[in-house]
Amino acid sequence: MTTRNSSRLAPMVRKLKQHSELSPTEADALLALPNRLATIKAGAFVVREGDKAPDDCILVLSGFAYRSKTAGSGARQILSVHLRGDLVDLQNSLLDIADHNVQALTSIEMAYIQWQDILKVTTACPNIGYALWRDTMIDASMSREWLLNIGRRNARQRVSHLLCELAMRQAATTICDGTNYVLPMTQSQIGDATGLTSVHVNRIFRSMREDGLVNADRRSLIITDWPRLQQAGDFSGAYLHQGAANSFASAGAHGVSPAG
Amino acid sequence: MTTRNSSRLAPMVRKLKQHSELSPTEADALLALPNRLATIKAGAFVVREGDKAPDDCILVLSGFAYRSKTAGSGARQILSVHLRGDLVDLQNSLLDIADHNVQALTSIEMAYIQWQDILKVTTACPNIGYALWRDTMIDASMSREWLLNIGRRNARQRVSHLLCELAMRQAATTICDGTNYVLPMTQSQIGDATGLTSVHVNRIFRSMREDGLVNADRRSLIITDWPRLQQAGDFSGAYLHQGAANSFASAGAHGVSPAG
DNA sequence: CGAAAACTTGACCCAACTCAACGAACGTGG
DNA sequence: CCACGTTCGTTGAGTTGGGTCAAGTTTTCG
Repeated sequence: MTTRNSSRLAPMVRKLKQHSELSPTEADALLALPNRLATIKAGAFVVREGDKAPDDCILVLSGFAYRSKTAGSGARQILSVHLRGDLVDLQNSLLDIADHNVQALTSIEMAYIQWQDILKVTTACPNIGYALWRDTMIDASMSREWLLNIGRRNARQRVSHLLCELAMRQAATTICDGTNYVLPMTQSQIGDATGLTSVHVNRIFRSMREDGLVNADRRSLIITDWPRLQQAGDFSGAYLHQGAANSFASAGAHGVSPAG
Repeated sequence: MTTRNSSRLAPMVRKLKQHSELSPTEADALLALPNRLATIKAGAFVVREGDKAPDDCILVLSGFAYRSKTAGSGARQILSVHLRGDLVDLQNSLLDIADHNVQALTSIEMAYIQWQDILKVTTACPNIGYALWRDTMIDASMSREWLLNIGRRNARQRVSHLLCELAMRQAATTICDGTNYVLPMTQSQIGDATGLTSVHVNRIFRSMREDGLVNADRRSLIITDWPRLQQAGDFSGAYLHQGAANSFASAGAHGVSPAG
């Protein structure tokens, strides 16, 4: 009766369980949601700002996606980066008009779930609704941290902070040791995410390399000194609300690798 | 049986109705929520970052509140400003630990509603839950716009944008013509909200005054040229998702006062 | 293998910051 | 209701972090 083990929606349930309790029945109800698979090429739009809100909601199964907005001047701001298990446009679904873009950062696989079906499940199991609502709130918490990052930290701190966040989030989703992880962003995209120019991001990377913090091999990043990177980025993972599922949300500023 | 007309929670229902349909029964269920009143002095903390999440959720009845976070350096970033009708810490309630501060900007009156009671109502009426969830999403939409504002706009645009947002939001809640409205923020707070220093905010204000955009009388602001202010702030109110309740969410960039 | 995209580095510039001093408004207690 | 300390606003002078422009090199990918 359940599609529990075979469902491709498993990454979503896994992510929700990081912050919310779900009974086996509830988990099964989620895993059984009808959905269709789609593959999207790197750079392609998934949702475009100004579109009428889509009537399905989109889950990242593999690869990386990001949200962005564009200013009148044409400058782009990257708002968040999403990976396996993230529901990438709950944000847009419940509202009338999409207020931001969603784009593929790498080539990605996504599952489309009809919004109607989600409503059905949450009406039947309010607890699932709370888990999804909580997911929206964590999303908002991350925006707030980004606001602090861009508004009140200098360039080196901003870049370090972004790297820490991506390391910690990847450590929570994939089996990886957290010190050597995938960094699918170009320097220009890192600039757009941190409110800097690509030229300046490049200089920051050089200086961080010289200081032995990271070793940015193309497309993947080796964190050579996690405690110092964390310090350099004024980073504490509390805002990710990863809860007990991941051992280092509470580990504070020292001595742990993102894998705990 | 209903407390419909007398309930002090009316501003909340009014705000939810800006973006969500609520049946009379649903509205009454909200208005009938048990709550207690509290008055908080200007500057005092309502919720402090790091606190265990409060078990009630807080509604602004009068005055202004704001959210903030502090960087390791001690620098403060204001994340949002809240007025009459805003649920100011839904964000914190569903999570384990408060990830940001909530403070009174002016002296404020607040209603405290037990989180338990909210859950009861939303379990009984899923539609109310969706309205509150949507409220959280609009909150997130506003964070995203602030991210764009701070990350990709210059000082004059940032300040103008903030003024436009506050004007439009006040026009939607209070009976005011939208061109002469209350601005309870000091220049230093405006700086904290826009990622600037108070000194620079002061210079921007002077130049905007000279250009005839605004007339910042102490504690209240007269917008002398709304269309040009909107243009100067690269502002479009779509991200506020005020919907049909307010005539100018869709009015675009020209020729309307914030009151429509 | 060739074109396009991404990275790298140097030289120069400017928007916003820092430091500092002073006047104006506010609020609080006597 | 006035005195006085404190916060807020204002302005100038000098500095700087990060931006701009430009030219190369390296990588990627079709």
